[in-house]
Amino acid sequence: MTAEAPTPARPCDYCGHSTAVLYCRADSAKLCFSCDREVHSTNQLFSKHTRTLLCDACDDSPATILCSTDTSVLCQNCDWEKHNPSLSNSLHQRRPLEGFTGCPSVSELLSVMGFGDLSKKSLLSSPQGSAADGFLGCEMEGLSDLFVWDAPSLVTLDDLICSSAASHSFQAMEVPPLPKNRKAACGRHREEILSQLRELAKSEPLDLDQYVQPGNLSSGFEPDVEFDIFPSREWHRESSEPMYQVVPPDPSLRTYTEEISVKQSTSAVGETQTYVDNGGKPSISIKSETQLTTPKAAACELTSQERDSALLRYKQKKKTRRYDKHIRYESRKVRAESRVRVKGRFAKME
DNA sequence: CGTAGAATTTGTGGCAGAAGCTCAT
DNA sequence: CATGAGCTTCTGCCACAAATTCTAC
Repeated sequence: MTAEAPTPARPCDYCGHSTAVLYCRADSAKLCFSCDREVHSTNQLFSKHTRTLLCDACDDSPATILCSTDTSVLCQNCDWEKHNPSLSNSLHQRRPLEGFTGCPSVSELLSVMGFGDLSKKSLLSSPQGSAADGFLGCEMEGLSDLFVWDAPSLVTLDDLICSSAASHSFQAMEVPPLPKNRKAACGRHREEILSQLRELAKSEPLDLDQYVQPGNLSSGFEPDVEFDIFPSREWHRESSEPMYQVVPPDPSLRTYTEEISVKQSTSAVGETQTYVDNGGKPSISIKSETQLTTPKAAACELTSQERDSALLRYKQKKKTRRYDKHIRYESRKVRAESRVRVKGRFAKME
């Protein structure tokens, strides 16, 4: 494919002539793989930027959801528009997507993009379409399944406590449990992704030993330094009640005990969160009312869905978290700056 | 149910003073 | 270890326009 497209549908913000397939939130930039590597290999700070695929629908926002029914990746807004409960599409199989950080090799990128069954070697040697065909067919099973994007089993305290639907108009939709076939992770632009990865592979020395080293790849799922999170069933096996456990790092919290009952009118599911010192391991437990009253199998299923939903909210919040001062109303700022003051305090106009 | 008006709440920046921290004695 | 000086960081205060909520029709 040597014919040069005049203007790509979504041009790379850096080079301008390649098709952007990634989005870097930190830079607010749409990038192709080549420029992504160039930009984010500059120094360690840049390499920490989390990059995600670009939304297939709006081409303008980072994708957070993969719809395997449509084979497309969508940002939060587009996902809501396409899959909100009032539409028949709401039954589509979807799962959360996560970005990656660092400067992964082509082999690692292949794994991240869901081409885990493609080696870099085969990518280089295969004709243009075959790799994609292999991907589409999903013929190979086994190891590759280990290297697709996966959902981390963690939630954070603030997510679970303050993510009520009342605080914002957006309510995270239910995301069904991870499907068996999780290879399709790159949406509708897989051909372009493969093409760019192929070009990238040409400029990268072939190192078969390096092929698929998930441990080297930072996909944003590393244990969060802010929280130690343990799989709930490991801790509460004796009770066999589905729970999430979040262990806050602050020792001062360890004496703190509270019980919060959260009623969500939209979901009609009541949750009880309990912060207790659990045998030296302070933890937060969340129980659903339905889980307490329904058979265990059904409770497990519900928990899985809620877990994914909480997980999605957590990821979104983590990505959009801002530590700098945020001015909500510029007009008020302008007004405050021009206001009469006495020793720093606002004074009356007269 | 929709609209208009009233009532209430929110958010804004610079300063002073309190609180916390480091270091020398 | 206790104390004090010097420095840094945090917090509350102020007026009022804008935003939000409530109420009456």
